[in-house]
Amino acid sequence: MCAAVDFEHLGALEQIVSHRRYAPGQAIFQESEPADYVYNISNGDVRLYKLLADGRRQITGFLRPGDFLGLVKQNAYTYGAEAIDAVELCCMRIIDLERLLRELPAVRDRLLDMSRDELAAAQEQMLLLGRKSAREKVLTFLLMRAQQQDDPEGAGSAVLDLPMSRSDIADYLGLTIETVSRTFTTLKEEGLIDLPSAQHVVLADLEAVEAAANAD
Amino acid sequence: MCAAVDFEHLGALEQIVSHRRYAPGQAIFQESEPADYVYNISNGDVRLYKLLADGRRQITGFLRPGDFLGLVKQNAYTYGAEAIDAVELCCMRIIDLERLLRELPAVRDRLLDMSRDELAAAQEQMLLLGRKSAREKVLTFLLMRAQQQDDPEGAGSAVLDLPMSRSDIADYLGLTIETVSRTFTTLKEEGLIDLPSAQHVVLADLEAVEAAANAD
DNA sequence: CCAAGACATTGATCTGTCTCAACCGGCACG
DNA sequence: CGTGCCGGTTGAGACAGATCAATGTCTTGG
Repeated sequence: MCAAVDFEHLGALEQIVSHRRYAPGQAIFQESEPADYVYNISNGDVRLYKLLADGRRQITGFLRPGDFLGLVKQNAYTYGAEAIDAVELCCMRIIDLERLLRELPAVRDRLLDMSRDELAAAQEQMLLLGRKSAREKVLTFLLMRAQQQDDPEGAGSAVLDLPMSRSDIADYLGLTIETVSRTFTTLKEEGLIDLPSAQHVVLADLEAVEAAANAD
Repeated sequence: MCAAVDFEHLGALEQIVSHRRYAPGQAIFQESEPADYVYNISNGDVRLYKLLADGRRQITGFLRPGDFLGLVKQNAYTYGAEAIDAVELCCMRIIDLERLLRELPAVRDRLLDMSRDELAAAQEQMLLLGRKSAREKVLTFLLMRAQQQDDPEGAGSAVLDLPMSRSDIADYLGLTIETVSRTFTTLKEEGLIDLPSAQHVVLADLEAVEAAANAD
């Protein structure tokens, strides 16, 4: 794996990367901890989050295989990271990464592009958090998932897997668990989605969901 | 100006940059418009924002002299930008910037660092939007401003200049104008701040404001 | 096979913020 | 020097979503 770093220089890479496994719920690193390593996800799902002093949590992103985490400018992580399910990472000392960057400028371009994508996603999420209703938040979330994880072939409908808990979804959307649950139920009653289990959502008519996400 | 790009290669720079002026409220570019130029602020304040179809607006950031805008991966801007007050920018074709980046790798490092900073700020803002109360949002906003624009010498107290309108502040914090205004009034009544005019805020006791921002 | 615990759903009520509306004060303009 | 306009403040009431509480469901382990 580690594919996202660079396809051509796997040899150089393997010298400096190692692999780690994490159990569901296990912390990968915490906010304000010294940042020695960067990680790339080989397998599993990860949540990034920030906390307030009294325990309120904001999840700033869900990561999937191929995504990077831990790349921060300062010498301390600016957010925490936890495994959602069973996770395998490959990791590398930041020092080694920086040496690699000096040798392989193409990798640096890749990182710059990736951080711009992340920034655009973060701005989209600010729009969601600041200005969308609970219903719009949930619908937007479902569509985002559909776009990422579905083979865009069949179109029309999508079956989603939600490895994260309702509590994670709530903390990602700036809502409470109860509101997320109620919104799911309402959408199901309206026929916009189906819920075969708590971790699975079926979007029967993607266009109808999109219309609902943008129009209300 | 254009100092943030690079101090040593001003000569090369001046070949490819030009300057523009904008009146208060004027659009610099709009979301989804083709992105030909990147800009660096020489003078004035700029707001970045995203819109929903029905006109709801989320301001994703306020920019000040020295800041960059318009650097996006795709060929279209992912947000809009408007002058808050009288603004002077220096701008450069993205194509020229990319050539410059190939010749001056140090500039690329600079850009990567800057986008990481922006990302950290965006995540902080997600925490604010998703999990803070109106009071906490306003206090956090005031402290942020104090950190940026004050000479960190005198400490203790700070006098802030707010060039943006209440409406801008509201759309930045995910609130309404009325709530922003009421919160300012309450903070004034409590003696935490003073409001000599709508555009000026005095934080008499910075530590007290910090305590209030984190503890409620 | 049953008990315990974690997670999700549902219900009843409360409240922070929004909405709608009036008012105020400064500035530009006739 | 009114008068209109725009931005800001203040007030009253409504409502989306939070909170508090109970119930349901699935999983794990004895």
